[in-house]
Amino acid sequence: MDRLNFQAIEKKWQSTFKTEKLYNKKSAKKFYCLEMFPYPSGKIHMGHVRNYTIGDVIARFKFMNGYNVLHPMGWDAFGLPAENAAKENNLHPKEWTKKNISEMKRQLKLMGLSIDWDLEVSTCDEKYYKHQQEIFIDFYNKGFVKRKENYVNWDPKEQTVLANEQVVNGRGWRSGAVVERKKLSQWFFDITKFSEDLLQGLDELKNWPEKVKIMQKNWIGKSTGCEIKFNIDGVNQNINVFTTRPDTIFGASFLAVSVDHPICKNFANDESYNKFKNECLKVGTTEEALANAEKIGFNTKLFATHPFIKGKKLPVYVANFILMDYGTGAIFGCPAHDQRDLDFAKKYKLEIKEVVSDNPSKPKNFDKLLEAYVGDGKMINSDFLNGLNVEQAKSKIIKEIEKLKLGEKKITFRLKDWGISRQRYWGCPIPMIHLEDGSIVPVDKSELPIKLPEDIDLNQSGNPLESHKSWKNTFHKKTGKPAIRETDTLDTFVDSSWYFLRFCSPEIKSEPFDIKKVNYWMPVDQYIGGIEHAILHLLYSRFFMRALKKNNNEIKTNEPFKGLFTQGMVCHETYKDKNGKWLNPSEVEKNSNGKFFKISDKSEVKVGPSESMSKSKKNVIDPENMIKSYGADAVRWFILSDSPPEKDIQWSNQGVNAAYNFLQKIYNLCNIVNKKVSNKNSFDKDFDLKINSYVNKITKSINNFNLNVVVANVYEIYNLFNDHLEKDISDKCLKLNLIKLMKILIPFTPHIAYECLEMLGEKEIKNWPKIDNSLILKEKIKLAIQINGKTRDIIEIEKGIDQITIEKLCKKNNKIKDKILNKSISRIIFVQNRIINFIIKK
RNA sequence: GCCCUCGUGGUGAAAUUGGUAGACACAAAGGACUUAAAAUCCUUGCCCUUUUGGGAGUGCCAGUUCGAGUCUGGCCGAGGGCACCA
Repeated sequence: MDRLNFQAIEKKWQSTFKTEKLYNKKSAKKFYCLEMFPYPSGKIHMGHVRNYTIGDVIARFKFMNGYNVLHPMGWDAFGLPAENAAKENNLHPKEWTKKNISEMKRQLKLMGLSIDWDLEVSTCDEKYYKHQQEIFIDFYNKGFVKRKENYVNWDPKEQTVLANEQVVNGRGWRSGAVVERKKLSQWFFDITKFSEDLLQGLDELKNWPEKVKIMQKNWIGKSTGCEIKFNIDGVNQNINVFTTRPDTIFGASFLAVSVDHPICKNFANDESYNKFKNECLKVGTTEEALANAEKIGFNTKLFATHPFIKGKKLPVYVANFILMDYGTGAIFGCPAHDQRDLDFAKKYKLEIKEVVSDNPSKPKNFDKLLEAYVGDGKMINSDFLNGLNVEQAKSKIIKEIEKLKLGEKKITFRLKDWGISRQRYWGCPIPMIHLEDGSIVPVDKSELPIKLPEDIDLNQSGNPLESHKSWKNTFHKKTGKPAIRETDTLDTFVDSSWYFLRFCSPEIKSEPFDIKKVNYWMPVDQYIGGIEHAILHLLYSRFFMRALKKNNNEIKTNEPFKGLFTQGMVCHETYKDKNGKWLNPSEVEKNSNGKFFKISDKSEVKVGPSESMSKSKKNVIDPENMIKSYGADAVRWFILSDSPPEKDIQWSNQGVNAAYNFLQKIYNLCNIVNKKVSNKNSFDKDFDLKINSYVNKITKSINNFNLNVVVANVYEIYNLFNDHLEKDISDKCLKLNLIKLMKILIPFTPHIAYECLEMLGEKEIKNWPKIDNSLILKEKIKLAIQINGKTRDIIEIEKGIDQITIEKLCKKNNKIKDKILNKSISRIIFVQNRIINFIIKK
């Protein structure tokens, strides 16, 4: 038996991958296959292996099917870890990043990916961020950039500002430090200008997971309602309320405002109010914290005038469940038809009036009911709205409100502007300067790039750019007057919002991208990455594409990513020693009883549930070690088998070992078939038919991302070969079909596939095996024979046989004939190529 | 609390979209080969029956249907998202 020497094979074929690319330049069909580029953290992890293997399968498959394929890779190279590493190791962020990039690039090459490295882009490269600065200035000139003084989320550990989206449960999403509120002048992208368009655009994205679209939709959070102005007795102030249920206005029994509402300034010196405010702050602002929190309010003793019910006064409360940054920070409460309002009204013994009913003849007693009624129904107790349904009532009351100039129809979005300022060094400098008169202007484009200074001191706290005097102090080109550079750098999400455009023409120096090439390659046909980017990165990129298009109407693309696939995580069991310390799988061994123990001292190990690989739990497997032990093809093969790509996968050494064994078997099979001589051919037709059927199935499966099913089908093909080796089948037939199998394997396990094809003497290795549709028609199918819906036999027949012929077959069938002959058959259900079902009266 | 997704053998999972449930693989048990081990190959895998065969069965309970893992309603459980969104 020839041993598979995967090291030699992989080295041999990787040298050809260097120059071989996936371009079919004459092809009319293009395919842009993109995987989310990695952050150069130092080494690749299994998540990368899974992501890039899936991408490589798609890219190679599309190429073999005649597409002109763009398959680039780059580095999301700015970001805080570089600064942290610099402090720890006394290594400049640039050096640290460069080192990591070259290491990870070397590792990625070991995987045998079909990446065109000539297109490599790194966001920390001034050749890249120069253009980002240009884009920033364009956006500024278009009015898409704003400067706002605002409360920001200040991460005390990272000494930087976080976007709202980057705060998780009141903590920094990276550092985990408790976020403080701080007021700073910040740069913002006006993403809210595009709220409606970003929402509408989701409908076009047919090849996106429904889940991601729903998440984005909820994030944008459009709600239609109206604003209503309430006069407040005794003070010279109004309260403007936003509601999505103006139809329930006649059921209003109170007003509630946020603790941050301007009207609360009246109580700034009120001791009991301040006590209440502190109570509210204690609960926090996260949904989780508030979910179980009791609804509490502060009675202002103020009264608002009901706009439609003469003489009716509504008490005004400050309530902990009203947020200032949504709507107007004030609501009217209609307890019968809103759960929170009902809870609140019960606590403070406020009126509860039913105004919408699904059964008007039976009034409900909400004092006793626990749940508010939020469904549709007929309006009652509502003056001129009575008898209408909810939708009709809404439009009628809005018209009335507008007529009386009490307010107007309004659409509110939940989406907030994107804060892009970061007070840190390792990011793209914002190309703005502050003049002595206080104005802030862009630098002249001819001065770009504004390079990051390299001589910085990272050991002091805060932003090193702030203290770099020679960099900070500059001149205004137009007037020659002294100026100070903006020391904030851009959020790294900006870097990744347009890298896919740069990949289309990374060589171009004069502009961010060559529009002709962008218009050819864009949109990305298949984008592949983790679900963790479902909202932020994808939404920001969608915003960028729109803003760029507004800036340059030659750009044709609106949506950057036509197809999106989000792969699941790679998981592994977790291990703890007797002291509760996490252990790496390499420190643990399984004995013959199936128990785990620590290798170093033979002590017993507690096995925890399988969780996504993370450094903190030490349940990580190093991809390079795996590649060294089993080969890149086995690692790729295993990570694609077992679980559907969108679901989490359990890494197991048994699994990768099985993959390795299978590839050895494939290699042996090629050796055997290659040497075999046989002219007997009685099984040839049947064999051709079956292989053709598999090629057809597999082609469909790849297009549907059912890659685990492809793996299973390949095992079946192998078993089929094994079964037929000793049968009367010609060596020619075996060889031709084996070549087909090897071609199928190219996208999955490219090294061994090419090696075997070379062994078999196949020269034509660029095309996917052809599917013969005439053979598909001749395929045999299995038809189930049922009696009263229960399967009694399965027969193998040719496709397309009609009912009468099948009935005849059944009457001759030993297992069936006794059950149907001389019985009163009341009905026969026949589905061609599937089943025949005899219904027999008892 | 709201939104989304998902419940199939010991395990990871298939199932032509309403038509053979458990393909394929891992693990296990038994066997073959071998002096032995490794490797390889074969068999088994719920209940009844000696076999042929029959029955139950896709979280639970109903329903629709000739036929339900798939559709409908109601429970139960797990995972994910969330900014109380008025």
